[in-house]
Amino acid sequence: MRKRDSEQFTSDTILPADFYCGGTVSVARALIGACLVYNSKEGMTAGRIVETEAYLYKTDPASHAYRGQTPRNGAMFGPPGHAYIYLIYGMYLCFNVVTAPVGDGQAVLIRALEPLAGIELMKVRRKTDDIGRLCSGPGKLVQAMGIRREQSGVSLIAGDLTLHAPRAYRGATEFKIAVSRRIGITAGAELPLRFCLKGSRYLSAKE
DNA sequence: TGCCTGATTGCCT
DNA sequence: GGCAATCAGGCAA
Repeated sequence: MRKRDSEQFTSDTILPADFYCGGTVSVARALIGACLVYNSKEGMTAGRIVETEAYLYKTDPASHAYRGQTPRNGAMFGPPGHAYIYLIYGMYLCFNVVTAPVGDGQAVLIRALEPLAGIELMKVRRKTDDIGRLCSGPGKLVQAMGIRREQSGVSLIAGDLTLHAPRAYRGATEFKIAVSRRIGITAGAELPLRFCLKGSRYLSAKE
């Protein structure tokens, strides 16, 4: 193995606020390969982002922001680089990153991770030993990372939940990305707003 | 392997 | 009152 898990991610690899201001679709694409890290009380977990979806505002009927700001989606209108977390189907949480100025309401849904660190803890939280099923879906990765609903609105730049710049993958720093339609929606389903790390075995569905 | 269904809760119409 | 950016398990083939 490498260093201790906790030494692999440092404050100088954290993606800066500027990163989230480059346009939602671009950010969704650029987040492929980035690493989500959470230092929880139970321990540290981390995963490489292998699947994202962009959710826009006025032009996008699938977006929670489409009908304006409400108590539920309030965090989606917060500052870029902050978390937007919501309950779906009464039992699962989905984790998003805000990618537009305050009041705009755009975000990127993180749909799948490749587990990198804290895998034993993920197994316990997910109640499975199958690494391919630890983080291969938006509800699953929230469970595996131990992310809680109260974290909606927190900064991902300073805090115990952070996003880090893409690192080398099998010796390469470039990522081949597959683009497709978003999953689990009906309105706006035809738009090519889903991004996957090509060839990854940790996706929520095939490319 | 793949389709189908139940679980479960807050928020919007 | 209905439904939602989901998931696991059951059953058929």
